[in-house]
Amino acid sequence: MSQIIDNNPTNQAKPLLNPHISVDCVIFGFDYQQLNVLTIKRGVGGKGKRYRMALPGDLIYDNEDLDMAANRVLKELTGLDGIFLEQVKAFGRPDRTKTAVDQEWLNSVREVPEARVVTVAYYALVPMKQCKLEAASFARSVQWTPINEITTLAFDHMDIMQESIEKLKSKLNTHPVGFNLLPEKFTLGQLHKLYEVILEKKIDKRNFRRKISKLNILTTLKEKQQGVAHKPSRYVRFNEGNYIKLSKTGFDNFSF
Amino acid sequence: MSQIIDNNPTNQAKPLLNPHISVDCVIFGFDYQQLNVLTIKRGVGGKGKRYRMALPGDLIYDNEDLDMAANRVLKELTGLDGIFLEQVKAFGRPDRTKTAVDQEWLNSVREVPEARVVTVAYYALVPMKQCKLEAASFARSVQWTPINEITTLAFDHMDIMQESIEKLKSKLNTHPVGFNLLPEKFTLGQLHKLYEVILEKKIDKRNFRRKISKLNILTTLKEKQQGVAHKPSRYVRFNEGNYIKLSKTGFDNFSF
DNA sequence: CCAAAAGTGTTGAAGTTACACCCATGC
DNA sequence: GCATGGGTGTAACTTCAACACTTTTGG
Repeated sequence: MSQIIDNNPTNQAKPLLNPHISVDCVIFGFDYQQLNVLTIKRGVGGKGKRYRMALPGDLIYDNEDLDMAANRVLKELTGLDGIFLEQVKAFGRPDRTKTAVDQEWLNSVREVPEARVVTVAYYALVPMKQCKLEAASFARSVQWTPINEITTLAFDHMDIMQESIEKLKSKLNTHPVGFNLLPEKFTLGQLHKLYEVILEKKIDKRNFRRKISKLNILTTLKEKQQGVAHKPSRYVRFNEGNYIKLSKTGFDNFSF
Repeated sequence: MSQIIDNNPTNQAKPLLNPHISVDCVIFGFDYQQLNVLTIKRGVGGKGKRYRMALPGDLIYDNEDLDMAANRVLKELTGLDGIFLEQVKAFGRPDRTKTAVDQEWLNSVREVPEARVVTVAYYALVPMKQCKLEAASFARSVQWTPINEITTLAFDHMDIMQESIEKLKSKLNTHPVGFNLLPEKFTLGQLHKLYEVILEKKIDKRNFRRKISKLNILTTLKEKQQGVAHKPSRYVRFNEGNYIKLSKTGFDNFSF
């Protein structure tokens, strides 16, 4: 098709960054204790060595779908493919990148640092252990941070994180997506803890197990936990076949 | 790189259109029978007089928030302010405006018709009777169309409409927002019909009335229907105070 | 008198909540 | 042997779904 003349004037081979639209990713990870988010760090202020945290994100390429851009960011940082990823919404306050510190940072990163950028936020659920964190073009230092230790972030990233957390909560109450935060084998206790941490409330153990079991999306393995100072748990595995079947008929009144 | 220059306001007084980002509005109205959407019509193909329907929308101004832009579109078309309006999500397929017909249309409307545009979709709930439909800069002819008579729309507007309908359904199942589609005074029968139409299923009359009543957000008026060929209904009015109180504590397990 | 929607309770089924004890393991 | 989390059933309560008849009006 007639590719965008305006946007791709000279060099067909190399896709151009679109300086007006970015994606930002709220990448959630669970360490069996707390909910974490992948943050990037960047020094600002020359010698001052002050640091500022932000959500990972990047401008989109001009021939690139929004979902693809978010997946690209995710892949570059974690090395993972095929991850649970959902759009949250677009954030577009005209002044969202306009504080002095934010501008300073952008000056060192962007070709057109003063451009107005609308960002499209995504959240992702990744199995934390499987991530191979890597610096990327848009992020020198990457790290997991527990969500309740995050007090300030660059731009409007606090808003984005808050809304993503809300979205995750309501998603977890209607779809059993928690598995995406766990490794292939896990225990019901771990899943239970995950729900309590994300939903920020105690959930009765027996009721939790009953409700999850009834969904029929877990396969219990023979293998047991080893080296734990208590009765070892049987591992379970997520049963994708049943999950898919179930998502077609709906998860009914599944909520805690 | 015309974009960059485009964005640099040489003229501070007059806000500039941002040619890269638009908003599109799915404006729902209820005529007591069906769910309707505001559509705009535009001729394409010179003398051929073919028409093409689309959702109303516009490029955003460069100093304008996304929500403001959507409110502006809404106001220009319907004359209404303070309307229920929620973002659906951003749509950004690179080829979303690239079919021949769509390009032809854009040629007659946009200064940079070939630019890639990411659009942010909103849906709105308006009391249909109170709308004073007016042509706007971006829409010569405006009209209500029942949603099940809409088979094709320009660009990716069918996708946008579908997703908006889904969003409305799930919203209606968790928050009693249906009132926004009705005039100040209405009957429980009308509200009942509204739920059945939007959720596309029969709902038992007595159960419906019980559930709505229990929420305590309706005030029954003394006034009755007039000139109807059946037992006249008492009118009710939406009680905003109780609604606000209730939204703070949550609507619990409110769903049909 | 007929058609059409308004208005009104009860019952059985299903789902949700609350609760306490024994078990297997590491140290 | 003690601390730790694993694993299990039941009873009271709440919510939900299904169901039919009388009333008021216009024509």
